[in-house]
Amino acid sequence: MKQISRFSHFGELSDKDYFRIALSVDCVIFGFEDGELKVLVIKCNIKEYKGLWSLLGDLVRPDEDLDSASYRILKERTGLDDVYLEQVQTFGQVGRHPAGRVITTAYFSLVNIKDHQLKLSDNELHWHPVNEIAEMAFDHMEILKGCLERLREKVIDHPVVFNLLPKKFSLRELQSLYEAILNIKLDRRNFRKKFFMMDWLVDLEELEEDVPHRPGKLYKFNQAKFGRKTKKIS
Amino acid sequence: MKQISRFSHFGELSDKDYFRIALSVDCVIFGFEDGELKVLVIKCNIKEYKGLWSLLGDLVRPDEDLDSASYRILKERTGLDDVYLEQVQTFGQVGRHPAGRVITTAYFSLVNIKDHQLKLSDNELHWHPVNEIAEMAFDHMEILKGCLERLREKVIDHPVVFNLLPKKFSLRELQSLYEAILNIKLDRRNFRKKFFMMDWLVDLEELEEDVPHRPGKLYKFNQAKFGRKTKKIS
DNA sequence: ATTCAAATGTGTATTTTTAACACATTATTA
DNA sequence: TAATAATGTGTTAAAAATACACATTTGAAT
Repeated sequence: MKQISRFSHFGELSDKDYFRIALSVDCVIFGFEDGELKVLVIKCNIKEYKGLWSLLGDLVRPDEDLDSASYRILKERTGLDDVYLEQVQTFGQVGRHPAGRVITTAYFSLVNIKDHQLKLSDNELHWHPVNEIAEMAFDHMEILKGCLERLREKVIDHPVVFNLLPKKFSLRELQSLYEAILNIKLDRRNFRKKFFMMDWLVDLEELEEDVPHRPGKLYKFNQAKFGRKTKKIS
Repeated sequence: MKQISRFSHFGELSDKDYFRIALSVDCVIFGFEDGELKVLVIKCNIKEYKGLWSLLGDLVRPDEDLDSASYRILKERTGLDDVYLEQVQTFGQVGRHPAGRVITTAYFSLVNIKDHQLKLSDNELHWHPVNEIAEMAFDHMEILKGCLERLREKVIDHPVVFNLLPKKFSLRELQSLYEAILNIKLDRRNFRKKFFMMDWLVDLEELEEDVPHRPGKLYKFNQAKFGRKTKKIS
């Protein structure tokens, strides 16, 4: 690797030291199930945090973009390659990783849990209700909180929650999802009115099935009104 | 540095390769002068981008937090150590730096230009109107745009613009600042009403001096209403 | 078959927020 | 002294958000 001439403040440190920093990405993969917002976590296998949950992450390869690294992790872990992904924040506290200086860039992504039972055979991997996690390995609790906060801001005026739902869904499911994310109760009539106004939904003229009560109408996301919000892995 | 056991997907790459990534921070330092939003830039000295403006940045030291690195750059360049600083985004495209794999975390900060003529003797360093920059070195144009966008979102409901103004300012200066940031015209009466409502201002019972027209009242930011928004360098 | 329970579907009134808009006053400058 | 230019001030209209109740439909239980 060539010398980096742009930086003139090397001071007493040798060039080499500047490359003794590793970079990782961590994915906060959100899902929605049983009326709860969940996050995909894995049992931590390093001794300092044995048994605690951690996020899914990996080191960034030297020839790999940050975004590509997150897509790779998602693909490896969920089998999905058409997901919503957004960079949130980079965590670089000196002591954050016991193995050395590892700086991590956090992403959150939104997937439909039902789309991939497959890779979940790995029994160290599981969907955990976001509200029921109190402790995690590393600084992953802070990362999770940062991503959850970002998600909350995002859903208020961007049509991203549809990534968490199946293709067809009822208004009840949609409202319940918003309530789970924002952790508040919403007025059903105002909620419906608002969504019809915004024209984010397409009425499928179908009804729910197998529900233990009067079935509601099914809708899909009005994708045509927006450009594609998810990107394919390159 | 110990082996990093958390990451199991090293594949065909040796551990050493994972540390051939350098990390930098770049600061988008905003100021406000002559009714314009400006950014502190420096002439680029590497051959690929000779003569173009670039942001102020430096490599992160192995024993240095990301935030500390930005504070250090700010302190070195402006002499200020009590500034607003916010992390925005990390840019990690493989080819973004001609010297090798350098990933950079972008911060924006808000300073009062008048507070430091000092270090500006360096004539390669200068305040450039944000609206008049069309091209920059590296991917710095993209970084600038990202930070400007974040700033615009931020000022809408957070009291951060005061960091760009002197201690005492008139409502006209304040409005002109918002107009410069958001690139829109605002209604003077509604603007005043809104600020008095929000109780963000303290009337200093003083008048402007040396203005070529009827002097306006001076105000200061109602700091007591909020916690300190800036942090001291540690 | 009838009843009960539970969720769907629908509209209006109120409050709050935002936006539009004009004129008298004060200080400087010519 | 007159002209200029910016300050200072309230009201009205429109839009958005909130609060709120009842009839209907289906499945489940008796």
